[in-house]
Amino acid sequence: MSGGELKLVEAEEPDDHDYRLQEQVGFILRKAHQRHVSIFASQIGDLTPPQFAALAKLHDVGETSQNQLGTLIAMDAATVKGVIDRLKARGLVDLTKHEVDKRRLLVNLTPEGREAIERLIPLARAITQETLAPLTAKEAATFMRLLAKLA
Amino acid sequence: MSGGELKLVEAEEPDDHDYRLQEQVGFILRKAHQRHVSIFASQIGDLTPPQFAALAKLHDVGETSQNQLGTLIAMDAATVKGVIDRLKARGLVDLTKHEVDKRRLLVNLTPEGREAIERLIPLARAITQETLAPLTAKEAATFMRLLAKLA
DNA sequence: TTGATATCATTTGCATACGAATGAATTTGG
DNA sequence: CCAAATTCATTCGTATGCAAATGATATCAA
Repeated sequence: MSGGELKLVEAEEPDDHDYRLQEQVGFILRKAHQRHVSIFASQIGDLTPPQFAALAKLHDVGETSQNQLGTLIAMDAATVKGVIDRLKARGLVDLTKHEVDKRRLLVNLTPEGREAIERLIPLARAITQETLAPLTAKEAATFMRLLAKLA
Repeated sequence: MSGGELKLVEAEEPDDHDYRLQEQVGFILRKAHQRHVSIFASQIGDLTPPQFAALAKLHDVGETSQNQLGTLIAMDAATVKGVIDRLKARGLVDLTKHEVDKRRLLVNLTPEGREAIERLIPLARAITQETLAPLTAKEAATFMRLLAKLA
């Protein structure tokens, strides 16, 4: 009887005690991202991951508008503007107005920007490898597949 | 012969063309994190994930120093200070000086902070579920195991 | 004990990141 | 054709996130 009551109390108890921050996907995702950024910085000190992403995508697709570039690298308009401004200040991209659609700002790699991204791509491969280093090759493949489903 | 030469050229060619930003772990990790933060904001609009993490950890361990709390929730000293300052401004935590070690700043939940975190924990569970929703239960378990190894 | 070290917190500077508001230019629908 | 809606870019405000420098306090070691 008293056992039954105890069970009932336990069942009704809001299991706040069971909430473990360290096991929540958001918390671990944030830490994994932090670790990656740290690895990135150790290999490529003078460019941030978003800056690298912008250069890599420009290298890939060529001239695009600032907003379109933002879409391609998953940055909103306000964020991409800051990134591009800083790349421009360093002479890695240049900006021209679109002749026909005067709203658009076209972004291009400069020769220096092209040289930089081509030089850095091998390092980026190493960064990817180091980030995935705690996993076996098979685990890494599984992880990438599942991560892609989440993103 | 010309076939052999061609093969040689291909083998030596730096495969920059093969670099796909969208397939790099860092890029997808950043996108997955963005998605999670967006889900979090849709469920808990008036608190950020770092603010929630601070409250949840305080609820878990009770009084701690600001730096210690930062360690527990993976934030450096400068970042945790900003988070705690904003929680204090909203009356969710209060700060007292450590009696013995005058360097330390002790952080505590206020009654309002305790009420808030206990009210939000069920929502946080829903956020975790929604974040993992693209995966089956088995996939989610695998993903969490591998993600933990990376973080 | 005291001088060197280490720890805790703060501050500054820089770089994402995003919501919201704004203005300019384009496209669409009636 | 023209008013309404949309798109592109910018700006502002707020919130992480981290490196580096600084000041105060505590601890360690000679």
